[in-house]
Amino acid sequence: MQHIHKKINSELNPNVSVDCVIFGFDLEQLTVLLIDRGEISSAFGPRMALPGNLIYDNENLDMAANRVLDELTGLNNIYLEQVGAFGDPDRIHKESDREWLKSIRAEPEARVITVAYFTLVPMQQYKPQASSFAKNADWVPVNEIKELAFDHFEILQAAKEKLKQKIKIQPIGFNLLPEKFTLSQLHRLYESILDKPLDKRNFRRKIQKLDILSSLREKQRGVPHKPSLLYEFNEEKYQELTQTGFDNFGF
Amino acid sequence: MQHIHKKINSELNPNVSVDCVIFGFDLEQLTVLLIDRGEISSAFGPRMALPGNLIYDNENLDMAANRVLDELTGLNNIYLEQVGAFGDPDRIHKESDREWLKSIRAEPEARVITVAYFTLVPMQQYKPQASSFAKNADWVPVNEIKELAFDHFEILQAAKEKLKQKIKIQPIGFNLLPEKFTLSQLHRLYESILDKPLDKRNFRRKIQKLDILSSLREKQRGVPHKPSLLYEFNEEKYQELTQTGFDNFGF
DNA sequence: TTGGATAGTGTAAAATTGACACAAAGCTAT
DNA sequence: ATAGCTTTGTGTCAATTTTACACTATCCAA
Repeated sequence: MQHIHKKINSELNPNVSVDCVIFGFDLEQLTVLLIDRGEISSAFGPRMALPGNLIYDNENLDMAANRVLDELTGLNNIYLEQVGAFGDPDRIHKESDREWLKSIRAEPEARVITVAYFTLVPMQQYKPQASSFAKNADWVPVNEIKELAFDHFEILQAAKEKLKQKIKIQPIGFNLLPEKFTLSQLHRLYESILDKPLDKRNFRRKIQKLDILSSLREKQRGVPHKPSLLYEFNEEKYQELTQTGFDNFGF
Repeated sequence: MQHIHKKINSELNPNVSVDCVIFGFDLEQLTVLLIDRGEISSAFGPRMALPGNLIYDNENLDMAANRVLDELTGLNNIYLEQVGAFGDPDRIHKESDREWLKSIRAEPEARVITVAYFTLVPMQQYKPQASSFAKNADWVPVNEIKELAFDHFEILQAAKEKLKQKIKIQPIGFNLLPEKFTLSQLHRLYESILDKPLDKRNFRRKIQKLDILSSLREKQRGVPHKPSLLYEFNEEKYQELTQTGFDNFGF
């Protein structure tokens, strides 16, 4: 059986997969793009799972992660970072898991190592693809996720932690925002990633001092309150900053 | 041929290996335990490599890393942390690499993903084992390593960086020191991990303020200068510290 | 025009950082 | 025993950073 499988999908490596924690930000809270595995699986375990797939023998890990992301969202050239490798021998044990894996052409008997990635996508640009995957894809607020299929909940926790650490060192949060954004939105973003409240004035002072934002002479429109000034992230100024050995945002 | 291999070592997974960056500290500088692959390989590429091996199908990744470490040093219950997964399709390309892999029963043709770990061992307790591996193992100062076999140099860089980040958040450096140590030794350790000089008085002030060291009423003996007081790491006090949401040593 | 909602702003006290130099203690060689 | 070498151990001051905290301005909608 292993043999048959290998012949049919000779390019797929049956032992290694990638899973992606695709983060988004709806301007209110941090969200993750999850796959709904449908009714069939729900009797045995959580329906929702991280998007992922086996890797091909002719691609490296980063390429595989980008492929999964592209197939699902149509986005490429996206911020992407490895979280780590996961895999117990008994990682896959539920009947429902086996069924599900068969349906995506994975090898249900084999022991699978999965390499997890997290990516940051600007939700505004997200266009669901027509793949069978994407039809069942949903953004779910991180805080509402209590369980996931396989070991995906564990992977999600690790990804959140990695993101939290990373944002203290690099301003990667801008990848989650539209090109033009307000300081309040940035503030909310940091609060939801760091999972703690930040004083408004202190936050603004700290961000402004970094001098990596360009203020636009443009205001929000159509909001039922005082409109905010819009800003954009200034890549060049950030480069200058890092060239001076900067690696700590102090949050 | 793949078939034969699988039969002989049916427990080995031919696609996944672990490599360990085993850090030590000789009280002067940070070192790494490397394997000398011998004359045979030296004509084609670097002789030195990270210790590693394929994983068995019935162990998880952490267990495999611990096994490699134990086989080599006889140490277990050692601080161990995953660095990440590495693996391009063309990761193994040199003739010498293939020969070497055959000699350790690995599958030279297969595409191999390797999961890298770093570990911190107290060099004082290190006793080389009688394995064929350990006979050719050597501690090499990190700064003197300019190249390694396969993609191990890249892995080493990633491990150093991870260690650097981690020590800013947790006081894991104590795993590299003997039970009793001096502040100067701790100082040197931090300097070699962070790879930059730290002011002596400021360093001592900062460390002491954390209040995670127990001062012993005991002095160094046999040194040709003013003997230093000895300290030990206080696990309980560190636990208290972390319970208050502490996660930043500010280096 | 009024009310509701969020944007935007400053200051003072406390804590932390960074820069800096010299006396004390033990060993060694004479 | 003494002189000299080496490393330990210590304090202060200025500059910077952090924290805590409250009111006015602006726009929309009713």
